[in-house]
Amino acid sequence: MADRGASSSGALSRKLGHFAPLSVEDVQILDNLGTSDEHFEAHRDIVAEGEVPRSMFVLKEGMACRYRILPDGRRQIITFLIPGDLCDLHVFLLKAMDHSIAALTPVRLAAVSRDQLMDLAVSRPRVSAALRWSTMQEEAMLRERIVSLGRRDARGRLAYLLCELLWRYQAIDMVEDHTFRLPLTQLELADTLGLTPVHVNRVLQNLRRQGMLILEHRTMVLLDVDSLQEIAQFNSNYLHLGGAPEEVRRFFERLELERQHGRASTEAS
Amino acid sequence: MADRGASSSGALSRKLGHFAPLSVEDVQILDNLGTSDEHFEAHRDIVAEGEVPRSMFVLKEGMACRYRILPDGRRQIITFLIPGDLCDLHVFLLKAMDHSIAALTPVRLAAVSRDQLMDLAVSRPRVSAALRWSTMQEEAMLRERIVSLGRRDARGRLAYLLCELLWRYQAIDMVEDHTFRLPLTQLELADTLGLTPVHVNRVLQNLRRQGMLILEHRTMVLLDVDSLQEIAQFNSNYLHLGGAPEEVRRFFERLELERQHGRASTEAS
DNA sequence: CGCCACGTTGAATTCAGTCAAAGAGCGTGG
DNA sequence: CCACGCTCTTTGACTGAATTCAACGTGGCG
Repeated sequence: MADRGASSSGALSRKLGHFAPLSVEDVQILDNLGTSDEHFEAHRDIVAEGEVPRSMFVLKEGMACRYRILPDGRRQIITFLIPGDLCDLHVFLLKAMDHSIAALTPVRLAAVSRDQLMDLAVSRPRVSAALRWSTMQEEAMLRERIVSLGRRDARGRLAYLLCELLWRYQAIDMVEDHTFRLPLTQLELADTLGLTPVHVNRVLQNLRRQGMLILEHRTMVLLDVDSLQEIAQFNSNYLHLGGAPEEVRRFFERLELERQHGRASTEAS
Repeated sequence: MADRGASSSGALSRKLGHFAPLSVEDVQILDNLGTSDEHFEAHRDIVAEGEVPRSMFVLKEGMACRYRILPDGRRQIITFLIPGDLCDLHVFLLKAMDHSIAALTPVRLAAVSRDQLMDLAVSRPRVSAALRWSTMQEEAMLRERIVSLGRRDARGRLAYLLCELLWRYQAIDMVEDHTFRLPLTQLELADTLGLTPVHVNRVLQNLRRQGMLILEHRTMVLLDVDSLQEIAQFNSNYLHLGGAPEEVRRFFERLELERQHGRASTEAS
């Protein structure tokens, strides 16, 4: 865990670097974002449903999840948060959280105040644009989870989740040789996939026996990503990576112009 | 349809009015938002996956949905769009749509350009805040759909969807006597709920026989909302309605101050 | 060593899917 | 006005994927 943990530093800048060209300065600012440095043990709530959120934070190390518990006690995990993930850009608008966020492993995170964020929006247009991009990608992932739960069978759901995690960990340089840490119990996987732990186990066995993956000591090796993608009917459209089109370039130019105007008039006043 | 259609005018301002106190001027601007006035027949794509989105729009009349088709042909409907719904605040950042939007009934919508939106953000802080709120609520609905598909059985999913729709139509004054138009086929319901049309039919029969609803001629009457909410394990936390807390009030004050600064300096330049 | 949480496996059950056929509603055109 | 064709709804019988219940295995840790 320690070895992987080490490489999770700078995850946010690495992630955002895929969305927009960041300067050395941008990267530095992102890596030092956040005033405090908070720790949470595994299985502790970071934010609980019903609380009034105090601030936003960046996950620096470990794994967390958003989840909701139904009155009958069933739990659904909505998203995983991995290093570099933000929570939550709009949160300060909320009356009360409609879901909880919990640490799945020991977690280190940095709180980011609204002021910091607003400063960023003014002084670092590219960063701010990349952040919005990242938010959009998160939404796309939510939509894709809906597709998964609604229209994929158990194998497909698991395969899909693994492809997604591979992809996300790759974006923050935490994959080596198709291998990444997956510090989740089968119960937690089940609560994510809308299945029972027993059935998750069976599907996992099935994929193991077909030589698609190895999972031991919380380490996942994806041996046959192509087959997994096929089982998952994986389509990376929604990830919004790759070169930005013409319109996007114009967007950046425009943004920068606007910001310069804004700053000029602020300095003048 | 015509009678209901008539009452869908001004849906956006009615919806946003729940999030922030709007002036008469605000309402007027919202109701006249959008340059063009486009029509789509039922079952036509409004935006197709892979397209580069040109502009954002407001749904004025009718019903639409976001959906995705898997390679094997299965369809999952992700959200319904009803009058007053926007699509999509960030869309102009996208490289390409990762899902499609289709008209489910004949649809009337107004395109809104980015410039219009930016003007709004500058000149109408309350409107702009309400819009962000509304976006957050949409996200909350996505999360809740994940919970539904992951952890509710067929009855629960249907009951939940009906409660949600009742609630959304109420917010735009399109419910009378627990009755609203539900212009969906059972196939479309099935593609939303992650079920087969046959099973949707059975569940519908079941709820009918228990006297919980009447559905005929595309008109839904919810006779026993309490029971439905119980079946659905409905929790209206996520809807973010009701009075805003202290922090939110401060947020508005701050916003207005910022905007005044902004405008003053712009005028000066 | 023994606890405890997690993983694994089997057998019985159940919820939802599949296949198939018939009925109802609606618009069109003869 | 009725017949036809279409889509949508309804119902039944059968199948199958996933759950439930239950037991046993296993590995880490005080």
